[in-house]
Amino acid sequence: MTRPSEVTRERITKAAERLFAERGYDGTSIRAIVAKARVNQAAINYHFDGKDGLYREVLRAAFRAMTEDQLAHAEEAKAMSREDALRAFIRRQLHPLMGRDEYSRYMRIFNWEAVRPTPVFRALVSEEAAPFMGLAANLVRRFLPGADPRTVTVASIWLIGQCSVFLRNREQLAQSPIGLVLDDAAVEWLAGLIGGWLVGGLGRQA
Amino acid sequence: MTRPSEVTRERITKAAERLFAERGYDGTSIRAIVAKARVNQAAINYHFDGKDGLYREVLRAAFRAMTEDQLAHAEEAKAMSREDALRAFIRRQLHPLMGRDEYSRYMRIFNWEAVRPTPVFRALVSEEAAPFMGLAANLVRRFLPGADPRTVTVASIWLIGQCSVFLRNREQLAQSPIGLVLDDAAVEWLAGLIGGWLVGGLGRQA
DNA sequence: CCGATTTTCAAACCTTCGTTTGAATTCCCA
DNA sequence: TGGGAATTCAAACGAAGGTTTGAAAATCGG
Repeated sequence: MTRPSEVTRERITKAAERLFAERGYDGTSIRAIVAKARVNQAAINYHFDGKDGLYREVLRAAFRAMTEDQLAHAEEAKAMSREDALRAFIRRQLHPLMGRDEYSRYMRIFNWEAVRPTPVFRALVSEEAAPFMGLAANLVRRFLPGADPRTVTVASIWLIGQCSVFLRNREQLAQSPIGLVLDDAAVEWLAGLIGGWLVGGLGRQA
Repeated sequence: MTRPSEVTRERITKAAERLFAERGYDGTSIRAIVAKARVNQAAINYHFDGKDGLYREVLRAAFRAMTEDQLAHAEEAKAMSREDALRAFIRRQLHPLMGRDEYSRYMRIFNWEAVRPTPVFRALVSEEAAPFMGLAANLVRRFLPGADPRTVTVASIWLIGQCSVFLRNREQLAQSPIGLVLDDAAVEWLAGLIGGWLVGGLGRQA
């Protein structure tokens, strides 16, 4: 692996990540990225095979960062009770709320995709979402044994959605009217709250 | 007022409203609008003084449609108890949830603006939001007499935000996992729910 | 029905976009 | 250290964007 070219790649992805988060895919030009990264314009085509390829790389990194924590603890969950596993899932799902602003950028990118998904995003999700969705589905099945696949899918999406409300609107919630700043303790409290509701709701349906 | 030219203007605004809602401001081209409206390309510059002017007109119509109902009932509210006035405010705020899909388009446009506000939107809000915000502020002051202006502003935004969650995510909420279809009765029920929370919350602070 | 005004139209203009090109430079291992 | 591969670079290309233009057509009051 050649060193200097890795530097170029990294400078491009860092600059692109920031600009895509701020202005969205269409609002970000190749020329703006290379100016911020202080790199030649053709470098994006050389290293990433075009703007789409670069965006795909940024999306992939964001997606991985948001799911790797869950996937890493998949085995532990099996040994826990379904209630504890669910609460642990929720807590990890809310984990990006604490700490680095790297996650804020990722959430902004996903917010852009929520308004109007790009083809790149659709393709990536259909490839990479499977293992993560499988995790949620396994959890759901412990509460709804014997449920048909369609019900499991729906319940999994619903489960993930419970947390994404807080993830998606983190910036707005933290601002003036609400001022919901979530430190470690607050996230723990929030996770307990949501976890309780979900255990109650899913338990009742079983 | 000349008739035929009004037809042209209306065809343009109708087509533009749909395209802006679907693809956002940047994603919508002049050429796409005139093709959908079956109108000459220069007509947009002639009638609206450019793309910005057209977008401004569409935004203004959307803004008016979403606030006119509240403003029309401003006088009635003064004769009601603060609790009833608050509940009526909430109910009217949720009103777009029922009925015409014209409102869905308006909400989609506002969703685009929520991710990254355009200069046109910022300017329009600073001009047209004042009377509507004043309405909410009056309501808040009945619960928080003697509160400083800043607190009133914050509380007003918070009050409006309680409803916008349901308005903004209407389409997603109606879809598969949640299936929250809000007919007249459901909106009435939801308004009572939110109204109760707010009366409780604000009442306690007074 | 005339003549001034308003409105439409096709074409071109200029800018910005993503991508391509081919030469120049740097890198790295044999 | 020399030579082939990898990487950088400035320039240009073609497509698509918003706007402008000036003439043709339609409109409408008198």
